[in-house]
Amino acid sequence: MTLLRSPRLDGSTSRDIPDATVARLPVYLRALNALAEQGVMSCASNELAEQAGVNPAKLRKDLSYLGSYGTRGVGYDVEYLRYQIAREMGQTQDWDVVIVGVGNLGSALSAYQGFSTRGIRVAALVDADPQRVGTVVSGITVSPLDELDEIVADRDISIGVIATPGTAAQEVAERLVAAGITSILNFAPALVQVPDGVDVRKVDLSIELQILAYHEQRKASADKTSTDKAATA
Amino acid sequence: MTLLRSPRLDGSTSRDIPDATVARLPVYLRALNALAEQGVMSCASNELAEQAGVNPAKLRKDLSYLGSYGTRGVGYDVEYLRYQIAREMGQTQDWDVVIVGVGNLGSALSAYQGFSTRGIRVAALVDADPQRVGTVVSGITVSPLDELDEIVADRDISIGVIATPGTAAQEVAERLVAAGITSILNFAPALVQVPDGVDVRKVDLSIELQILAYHEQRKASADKTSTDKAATA
DNA sequence: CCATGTGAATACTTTCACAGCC
DNA sequence: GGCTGTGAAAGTATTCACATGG
Repeated sequence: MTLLRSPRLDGSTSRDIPDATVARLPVYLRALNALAEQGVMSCASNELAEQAGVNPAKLRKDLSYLGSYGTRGVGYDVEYLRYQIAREMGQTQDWDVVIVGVGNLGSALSAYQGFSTRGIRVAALVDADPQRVGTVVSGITVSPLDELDEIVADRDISIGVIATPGTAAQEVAERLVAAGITSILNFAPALVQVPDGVDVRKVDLSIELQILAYHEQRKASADKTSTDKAATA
Repeated sequence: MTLLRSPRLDGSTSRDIPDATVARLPVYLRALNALAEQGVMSCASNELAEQAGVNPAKLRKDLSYLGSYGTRGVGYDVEYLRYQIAREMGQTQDWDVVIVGVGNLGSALSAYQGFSTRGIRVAALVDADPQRVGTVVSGITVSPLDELDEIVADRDISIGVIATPGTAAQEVAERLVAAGITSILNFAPALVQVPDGVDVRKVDLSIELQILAYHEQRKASADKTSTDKAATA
């Protein structure tokens, strides 16, 4: 009954894990780490789901894409499940990333405490500005953009972070791809075009606030129009 | 023909515009601004969709939730559409935000150039650390956490940003809510619990990288014929 | 004609509810 | 009994394809 849709015939277990699930696995990992720190050895889907802020059924469905790592009638072994998710996420190895753009945001990212415990290591900082090249940020000497190829090749880096102004984003993306990067996290307020096979994720700080502003506006206008209406929301 | 105007006619609190659409409207706004800067007065859904990096049908469907702002056989007037989306998003007014936590990330956010042009204004910075209080960051004097209530009330702020360590996030969220904040953007690597009626969005820098690492791992194991990575169970 | 706006079709996600196993 | 794992149902989102109207 095991369905195989993926064209990968390499023998590796390449179950198709839905994107929505992949995006939540790190949340479960964090929740499991929190439980482990509290000394909890085992937990039910309800508890873990609460820690993670999701519906228990969703949690179980998500975990079912990885395999059957729980025990019916009991729950999940915290450490065992933590390991299984970490393995599935590729966290049994460390991933080196290069950050391009060492302005305020790039500096903040390079100092971010949350990476190291999650298999992410900031391996290099790069900037186009000669003034910044050579300075030391979070213990790393900033390299010139021209050295990107060497850095990526030498350190076997496959993930790049764009923390430049929007205007530079596309060119930086192209240089990253040319250097061999195949995954990009883009913080610049601009779309970047990349060839097939390169993954891009985008984080846009002002878009997040704009979405909140939209909801604020709706709350405000709802208060105005319905002063006494408290029906099914 | 009768298009929905801004006040909801049927009791209001229900979802008019799908979340997925709301999340894309700021992207369309940015694309429209780019076109306007290039002097383009009018555009078809294809062109705008390309600028925005989405499928044209999706763009048209999204816009259809706002009303009929295009002209069949012609396209959209750039300036008119820009205004309509901005209005729907609440960008006809400026939204003041308070940032709590003036570490690397909070400082980077307060210096972020992209906010001002999108109706977002960093109105206040707050920190619990007495060493930071009184310092000036991006032209704003950092206030103590105790003054949050006054600041929020005085400046009529409804959006708060949490840029503290994860351990402080829940307490800060509670203080924000107590001060009257009804929308929170949480950058801390922790879940925060808030009462109903308060919106929280979460941006987790390391989760984004973990998702990319997952895809990298899959790419690597798909190429297993040539390369052999360690840590295969 | 032409591109919008939109029902209908498809794909994806979440939730329910219960069979199966401890 | 209790909780996992999972089909099936319900709910969203995306895409198609074409009628509609400038």
